[in-house]
Amino acid sequence: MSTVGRETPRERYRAQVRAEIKERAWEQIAAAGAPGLSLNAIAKQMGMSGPALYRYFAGRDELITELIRDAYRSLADTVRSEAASGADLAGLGRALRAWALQDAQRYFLIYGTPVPGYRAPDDITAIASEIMEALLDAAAHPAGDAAPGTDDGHPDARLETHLARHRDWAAGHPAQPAALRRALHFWTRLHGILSLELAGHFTGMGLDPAELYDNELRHLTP
Amino acid sequence: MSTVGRETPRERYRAQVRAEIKERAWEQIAAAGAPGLSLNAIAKQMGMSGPALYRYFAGRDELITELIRDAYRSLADTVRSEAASGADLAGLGRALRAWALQDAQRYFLIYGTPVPGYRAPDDITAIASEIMEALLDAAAHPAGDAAPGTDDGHPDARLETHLARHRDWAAGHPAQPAALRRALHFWTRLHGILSLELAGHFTGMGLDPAELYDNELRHLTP
DNA sequence: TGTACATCAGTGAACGCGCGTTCACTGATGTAC
DNA sequence: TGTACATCAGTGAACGCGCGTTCACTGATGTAC
Repeated sequence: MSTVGRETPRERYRAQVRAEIKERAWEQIAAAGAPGLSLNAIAKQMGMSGPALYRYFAGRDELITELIRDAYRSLADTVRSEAASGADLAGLGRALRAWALQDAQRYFLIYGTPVPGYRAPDDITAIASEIMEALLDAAAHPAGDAAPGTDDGHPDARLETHLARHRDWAAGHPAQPAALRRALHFWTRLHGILSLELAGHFTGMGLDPAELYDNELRHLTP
Repeated sequence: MSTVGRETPRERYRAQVRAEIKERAWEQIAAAGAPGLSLNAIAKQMGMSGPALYRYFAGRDELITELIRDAYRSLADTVRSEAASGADLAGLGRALRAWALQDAQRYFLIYGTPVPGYRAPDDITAIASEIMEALLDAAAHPAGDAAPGTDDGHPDARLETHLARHRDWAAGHPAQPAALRRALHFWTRLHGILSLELAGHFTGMGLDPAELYDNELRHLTP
């Protein structure tokens, strides 16, 4: 029976060191990308010997997985707290951008180039679903949508029909097809701009990514 | 004075070996991502010793840069030949998707997680401009656009004003603001979907990325 | 309060590995007379 | 057509490096009586 909340000094110390290891890891990732992360380098930076880190993490892979988990957790918390305070998609979008700009490599740890063999553990997939859910909440918020298939002329009609039939990913969320569409567009369109911006593809183009971003937000909240 | 086109057997052989090195490099990248690329491993795979590769490339960095250049070149050629044959944005979009699906890691070499220190040489930036130019050609193709700022109520008005004022990136291209907008939306929106799809973020969601993609294409060609 | 024991953080040496890269050399291919 | 020389692809040994990870050990911190 674990006495929750009652932390022994040793436990506190452990948690502290673990946290510092992760901090240094993030610094390294920011400096050289995820592939450049090295346990020995972290240890040296903290003034301890390499093997000491194995008291805190089973190995390099576990550390990286933990960082990915934290990144997802951080994004999910950001997006959920925004949705919980009644923000619409535009509000969520602004929160997302602020979060992404805080640390580009953290963003890319989630949405960047995938490592061919890697498969995220289930609990991380679950966090990804939390994010989707928060998006759906916000997308459904204005409510009063046109019923699916009614306005047959508009360009999204076909997509909404598709979404109405393939809504497994919405995990039972009672959103209207139009809300499903908005949530998806939020995700794909904002990611499109953000990832290009964070990777530096707009530099030297002389235009303002924020303007592009706001424009997409306007499209999502009519 | 170089006799262009007249290739000596030695030159032919050199070009052939260089090409095979790159092929093996692409295989390795497909298998383990760009960070896993190793000169020694390539050499071993080709049945030669490691140092032999230095006859063909100055080092690992030069090889990677060359691969990036080839990736850009390939994409630019794809997109230009499509534009040259009079395709509209939708046609370009389909060509882009086919190209991306051919080799996900090649796509990510251009649009994936950036390596913090890396700065692409100027000639690669120039190829990126070629791509943008082809996009603008196709975006301007239907012509007969509304004059900028006329239809003040539509959600893109503000963006088009911004683009009309910041069109350095269009490099003197005579496209209307609405065409600039379409070219940009093409780029950011399709990249959004493609990169998520190639990274596997749609797997398990039970929806068809192609449907999402087509929907965006429909938005771009009214 | 004091002693005996268990827990656990951290060390230092060591292992094996693969990496990029250099260097002096061999042997085959091409060139000039 | 034949010989002398230059070019150049590829080898094998070697260098130094940093990596992840293991292991037996030390010394400090906490626990039980």
